[in-house]
Amino acid sequence: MQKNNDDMTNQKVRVRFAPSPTGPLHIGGVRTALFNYLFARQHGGTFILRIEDTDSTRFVPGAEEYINNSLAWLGMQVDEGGLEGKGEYGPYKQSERREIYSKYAKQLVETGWGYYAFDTPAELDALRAEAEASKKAFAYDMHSRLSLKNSLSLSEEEVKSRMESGEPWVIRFKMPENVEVHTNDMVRGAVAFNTNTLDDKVLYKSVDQLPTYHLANIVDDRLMKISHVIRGEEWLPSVPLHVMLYRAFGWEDEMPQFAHLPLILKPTGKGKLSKRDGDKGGFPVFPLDWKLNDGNVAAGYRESGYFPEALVNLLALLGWNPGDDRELFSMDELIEAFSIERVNKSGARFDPDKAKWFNQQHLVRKSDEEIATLFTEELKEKGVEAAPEMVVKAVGLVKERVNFVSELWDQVAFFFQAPVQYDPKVVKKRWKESIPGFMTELAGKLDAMTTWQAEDIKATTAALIEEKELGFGLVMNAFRLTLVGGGFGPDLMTIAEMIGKEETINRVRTAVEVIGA
RNA sequence: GGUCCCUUCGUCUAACGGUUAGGACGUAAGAUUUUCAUUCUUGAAAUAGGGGUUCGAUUCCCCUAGGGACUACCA
Repeated sequence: MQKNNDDMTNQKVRVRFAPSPTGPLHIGGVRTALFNYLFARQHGGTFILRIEDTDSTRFVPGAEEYINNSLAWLGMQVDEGGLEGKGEYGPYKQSERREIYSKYAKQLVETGWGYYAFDTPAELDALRAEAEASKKAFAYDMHSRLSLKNSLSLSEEEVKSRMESGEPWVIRFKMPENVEVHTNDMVRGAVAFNTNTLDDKVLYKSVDQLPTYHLANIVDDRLMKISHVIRGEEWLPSVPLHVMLYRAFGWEDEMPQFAHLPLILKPTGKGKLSKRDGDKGGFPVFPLDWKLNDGNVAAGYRESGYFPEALVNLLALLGWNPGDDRELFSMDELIEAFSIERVNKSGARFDPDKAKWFNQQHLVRKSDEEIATLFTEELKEKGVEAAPEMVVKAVGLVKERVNFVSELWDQVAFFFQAPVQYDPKVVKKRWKESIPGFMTELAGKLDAMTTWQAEDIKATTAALIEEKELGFGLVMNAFRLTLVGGGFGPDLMTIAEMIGKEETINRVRTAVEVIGA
């Protein structure tokens, strides 16, 4: 009884993330990796990275490194596979497993589940075009295969001679007729297909001696003892083929469990998020920057200022929720809270605004020291010298008002350098007639102070305001303008205290000079 | 076109068949503040439509509509 539960708890969990190195991974792929990772960690299982490079024509240099770097940046440690290829079920790169696939592909032909086909791509294209012209769809399937060039329709001698002459061939799967395929998807429940609507997929091609995705996928999942296949919904239509393949090999009883994740959709418009959506929407779709051939760079989350934990957090909540109101999670908390049963079925539209909010939340939760360390690097780039304590304190005062570390400078620049200009709007609004004279006098009063605490500065300022019978708000805003250069920032008296007496007085006098009457 | 999947505020989502349908992002208003921001309070905002089943459907079933994925010698 409860076979499934036993499978879940007793069977060793081994999951794989199996991207194709055809370019940078996008966040849909990253989320698939994340869900696999969370599932593996939660069950004390193994997280495997397998590179599916069975299409020799689509190989992109650097893509594999990119995948590795992305996972590393996000904090997903690969247990088997990856660049080092560690693990006992290797190689973990499909292009290095040629002989294995060849053997299994031929086995399928021998057992009658597959056949050799000689139709050229050009011929098939022509058939498709022809069918389209008469508003039909061409399929290489149980209805058409006997009229095409393959080992089912051709004589044994002909097949032999074609192969011996070096003519390229492929092995196709011989999809059986009228078989009901039932699967029980972990996120979708029961899903059924009939093989009558399926075609004879190419499984292996002689030209590059490589399998196509379907064969490689089944063979490797079997050989690598994969327990659960967690992948995007775009693979759902392939499930019946895959099930039949397991059946053909006699592995169906130990077939992995499937879980098809909902797609991540474009923020606006229709369809699933694609690699080009980032440029239009002004948000990254890649974890890391990726250099394009034309010299441009596709923006990455890292370079755009996102924390890896923020990306992980927001991706986890796209298609999954903990069942309560919690939204902020660390990776460890996600591992604890995650469950595949709570993964949604419907696609989730990506929301760039909420992405920023996640980053802001994680930023606020970091210590002032940690943010200061990150910010100090930026200060160095700007050539700004600043006392470490000053940076920590300044950052602590403003961190709640930014989404990214990169936005910090605009909020704290005045702590480190005098205003280079005064916001005209604020000047117009706050720099009234009575101000220049008052400020000059205030500078004198401040100069005469023997202490320099915020409260003392405030007392001195307030006393003069009272004496001159001016408005507190009026003066404070003008005072702020002299120190900050604009109408923003944290408590003014704290700013004055932090930049010091001499600097404060200088800024007041400079402002009077520059802005004048 | 065919196959399959999906459908709760604009968006992400919650809700043993019984709730004034909740939260978050965004948005609007107000309060506070020496400014901006923060913060706080409040508001607007959803069960696609139609049939069933049921004492009672957001929830279960069917149909319709809409959306999506797939339909390569790509993954």
